[in-house]
Amino acid sequence: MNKTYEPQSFEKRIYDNWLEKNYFKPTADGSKKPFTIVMPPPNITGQLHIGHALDCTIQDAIIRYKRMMGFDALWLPGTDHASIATEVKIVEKLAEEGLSKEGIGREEFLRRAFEWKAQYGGRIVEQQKRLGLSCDWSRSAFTMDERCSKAVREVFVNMFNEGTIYQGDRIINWCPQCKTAISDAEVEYESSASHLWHIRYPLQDGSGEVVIATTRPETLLGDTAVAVHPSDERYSAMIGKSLVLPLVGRLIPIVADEYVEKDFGTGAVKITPAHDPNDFEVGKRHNLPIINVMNKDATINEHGGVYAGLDRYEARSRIVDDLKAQGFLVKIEDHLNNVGHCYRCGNTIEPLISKQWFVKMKELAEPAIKAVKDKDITFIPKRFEKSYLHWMENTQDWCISRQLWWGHRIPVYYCDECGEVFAAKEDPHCCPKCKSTKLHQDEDVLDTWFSSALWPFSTMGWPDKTPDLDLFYPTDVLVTGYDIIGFWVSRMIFSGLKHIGKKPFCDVVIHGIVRDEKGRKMSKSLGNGVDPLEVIDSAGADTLRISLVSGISAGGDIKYSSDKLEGYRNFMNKIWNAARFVLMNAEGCTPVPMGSFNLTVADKWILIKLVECTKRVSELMDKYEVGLAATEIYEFIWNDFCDWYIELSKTELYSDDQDRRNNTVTVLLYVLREALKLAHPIIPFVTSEIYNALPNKDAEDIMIASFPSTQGIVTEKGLMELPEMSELNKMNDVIELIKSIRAMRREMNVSQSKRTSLFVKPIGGGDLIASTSAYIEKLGGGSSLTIVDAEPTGTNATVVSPIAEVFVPMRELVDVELEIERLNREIEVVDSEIARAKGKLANEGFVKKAPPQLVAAEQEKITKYEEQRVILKKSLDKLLLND
RNA sequence: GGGAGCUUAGCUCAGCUGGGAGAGCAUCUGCCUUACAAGCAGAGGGUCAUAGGUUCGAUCCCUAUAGCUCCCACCA
Repeated sequence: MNKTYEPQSFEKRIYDNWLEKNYFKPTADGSKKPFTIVMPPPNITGQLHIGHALDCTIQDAIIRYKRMMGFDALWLPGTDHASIATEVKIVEKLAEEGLSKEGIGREEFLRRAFEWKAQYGGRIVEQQKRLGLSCDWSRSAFTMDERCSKAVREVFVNMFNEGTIYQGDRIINWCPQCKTAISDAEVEYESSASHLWHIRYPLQDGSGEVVIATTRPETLLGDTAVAVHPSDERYSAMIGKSLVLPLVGRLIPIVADEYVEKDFGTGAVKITPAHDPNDFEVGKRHNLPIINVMNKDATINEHGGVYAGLDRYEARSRIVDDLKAQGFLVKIEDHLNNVGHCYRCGNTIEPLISKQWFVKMKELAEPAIKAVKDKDITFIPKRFEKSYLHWMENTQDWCISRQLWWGHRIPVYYCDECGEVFAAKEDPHCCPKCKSTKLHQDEDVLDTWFSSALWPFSTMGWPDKTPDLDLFYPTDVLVTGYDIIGFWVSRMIFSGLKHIGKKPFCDVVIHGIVRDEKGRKMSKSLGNGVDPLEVIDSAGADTLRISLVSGISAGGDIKYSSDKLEGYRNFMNKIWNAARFVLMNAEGCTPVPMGSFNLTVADKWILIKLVECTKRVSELMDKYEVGLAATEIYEFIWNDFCDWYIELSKTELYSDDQDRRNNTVTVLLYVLREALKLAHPIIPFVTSEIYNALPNKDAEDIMIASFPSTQGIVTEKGLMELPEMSELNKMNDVIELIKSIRAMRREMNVSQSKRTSLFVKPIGGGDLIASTSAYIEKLGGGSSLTIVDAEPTGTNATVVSPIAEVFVPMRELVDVELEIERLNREIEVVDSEIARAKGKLANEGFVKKAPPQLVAAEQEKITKYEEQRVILKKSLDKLLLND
C-alpha cells in the first residue's frame, strides 16, 4: 500500500467494477424487502454543484446502508428538462449565433433543444458517478422521455375531463423578458426604494376631488374605478359618484370595498383590474370593466392612447410629467416598495391579465394535508411539517401553462370548424364532435413542476401497470432541500394521492443548503461557489462526501470551508494508515477464528466499543441522521481504534509469543473490517479499496457485505456474545491511569523520550494492573514497571487514580519543587470535588427528592476523593519533610 | 403583517426524555516514539444571548426582551 491516501489511484477503478458487477441494481424479484428512493432530478442544463453533492451523498449513504442491511435497494435516478431554465439557455445560445427563437420556429427550436440535451444532459450523470452514487442507472428517467410524457398526458387529460384543470382569465405573473407566465412561487420579491405618487382625480360634477396614492402611475391608463373603505367618513358622501380620469378623460366610479386600508396613503385606491391581482378581485366584486393597457413586452398598447408604444418605465415618467404639467400631481413621497422579480432572469414581473390553464387546488390539497396530519407521511425534522401545511392550506390555484416551447405541450386541441375544445392522450386526427380535421393544438407548454410532481410514479412506468410500481411504490424516503417543499414535495404528495391513490413516499428528509465559510449562499454572481469536481480531483470523492455530511443534523444549513475539507482528508489518511498498519502486521501472522481464544482486556474493550458504536450508528442511520452517524464513526476510528487499540496492540504484536500475535492480528483485522463497513455508506471508495486488501473479507465486495451487527461479534460459528460491560470500564480505568501518568510527566517537564521506572501499587484487587501492566509501562513512558504493595523508599512523584497509585522516583525526574506544586494543585482539585459533593448532600431537597442512586453516587464520590486526598497529602508531606 | 428557526470555546457546530458543558479546526507546550508530521502527547479557553419563572436542581421546560436567519403574504 502507498504510504499516503491517494484517492485518484483507485476511485475510478472501483466505480467501474461496481458498475460491471451490477451491484446498483435491485434484484426486484420480491425475495427481499424493497427500499426505494427516487432521486430529485437535476436539471439537464446543470453541472453538478455542491448542493447536489450534499443531496446525493445523503441519499447514497442511506441507500448503501439499507442495501447492507439486507433490503432490495433501489435508487432511481433521472434528469429534469427544466422548462424555463433550459429554454433560457438555448435562447442565449441562439442569440450568440445571431438567431432568435421566433426566427427558427418551434420545430427547429425543439430539434436544437433535444440536440442540446443529448450533448449536455449526460454530463451531470458522469459527474454523479464520480461522486460514487449507487443509483440504478438502467432505470434512469428523463421528464420528457416517452415514459414520463405518457404519464403527463394521462394526468392532464384526466384532470381536464373532470374539470380539475380549467382555463381562465386571471392576473398572472408575466415576465416580459422570458415572455411567459410564471407561477406565484417563481416570483421573488425584493424591497426597493420607490415613490408614492399622489394624484388628483376630480369629481365629474365639479364638487371636489379625490387624491389617490399609487406606486405605479403608468397603470392609471387602465383604471376603471377608485375604491375607498366603506366606513371611511372622508369619502362616504362620494361613493357612487364618478371621477374624471386624468390624462385619459374616462369616467370612473368611486366604489366602496373592504380591501382598502384607510390608513395607507390617502385612503383612496385607484383600481386597475388588468394590472394588479387585488384590483382584479375588487373589479370582479364590482363588475368593473377590465382594460389591459400593456403588451407582452411591457410596452403600452393601443388602449394607452398617446402613450402607446412606450416602455412601461418611459410611460411612467411621461405620465408623471404630464400629470404635473396639468396640475394633477399633488406630491411625491419616498416609499419602500416590494417588487416582484422573475426567479429566472431577474426582470421585474408585470401582473397581467391573461388566459392561462389552472389546476384547482382545494380538493387536491385536502387529502395531502390529511396525509401529513395523520402521520402517514413524516417530515424529518418535524418542523418542516408546519412549513408544508402552511403552504398547502394557503395554496391558490396553480397556473400550469407557460408560454414556452421547451416542455410538455399542453394536449388541448381546438377545432377550427365547430370551436370544440378537448384534451387527448393521443394526438387526434379529427374533432370528436364534428369530425373536422381542422384542428390546432394549444401553443403553451406545462410548468416544469407539472411533470416533476409525477416523478415518483412516472419513472416507474405509470399509467401502465408495471412490476416496479407494484414492488417499489410508494417509495420509502424523499431527500431534498427545504427550498422546494412548496414547489415540489407538496405537489408530489397530492399527485400521488390523486392519481395512484397512494402516497409517493413515507418519509421526507429535509436538509439545508450549502453556504460558504461566511454563511452566504453560494451563487454564480458572488463567485463563491465550490466546484465539487475540483474537490474530487484534489481530495477525493470520499473526502468531499464526508465533509459535506459531517456534523450536520437534519434540516440545518451547512457551512463549507476548506479547513473542514482538510480535516476530513486527514481522516481518510488516518484510516488508510491504520489499515496499512494492520495489514503489515498481519503478514507474519495467521489469523485464528474469533471466539477460539481468550481476549485481552484491550480486546474486550475495543470489541464492546465497536458494538456500542454500531448501535449508535444504526440508530442514527435509521433516523436518516447521516451527519451525526459520520461523527460517531469518526470518533470510533480515530480515538478508540487508532489512538488506543492500535497502540495497545503493539505490546502484543511485538511480543515473542506467536499465539498472542495471531490473536491480536485477528482482533485488529476484525475491528478494521467492521469499522470499514460502518463507514462505507458515507465513504464508499476508500473503504472498498482497503476491504479488498483484507485477508478476512467476508463478501465479494464491501458494498454488498452485511452491515455490522448490533447484537455482538459475528464469528464463523455465528454470534459471539459480548463480554460484560464491566470489561469496558476496566480498560477505561487503565486508560485514565495512563493519561494521568502522561499528564504528570508533562507537568514535570519530563522529556518525551525519557523513560522512567514506574512503581505501581494497585488499589483493590491487583488483577487488573497485573494484566495491563505492559500497556501502562509502554504508554505511560515506563522503562520498567514494578508492582509493589508500598511506596518505594526515597522521594517519588505520585499519581493517584481509582485503581492504583503510581510512583516515579524523584531522582529520575528533574524538579522536586515542581512536584510539590503539582501535588498541591491535585489536592485543590480533590478538595473542590469533595466540597461540591458535600454541598449537594447538605441540600435537604436534593437528598429527599433526587433519585436515590444519584444521592448514593455523591456519597461514593466523597469516599473516593477523600481516599485520594489522604494519599496525595502523604506524598506531599514526605517531599516537604525531605526538603 | 403571519409563521418557523437560531443565539453554547477565537471559528464551525454537537449536546436524545432536566442530575457535574463536548468535538473538529485554530492557539500554546513538548515530541521526526519502526501505521500516519495529512501524525503523537499534554494544556489553556465557555455567566450555554438577556431578564424573570417552574424545580431539590435549568444549556435543556415556561414567559418576556434583544439580535440574526429563513419561509409565506404583497399594503395601493
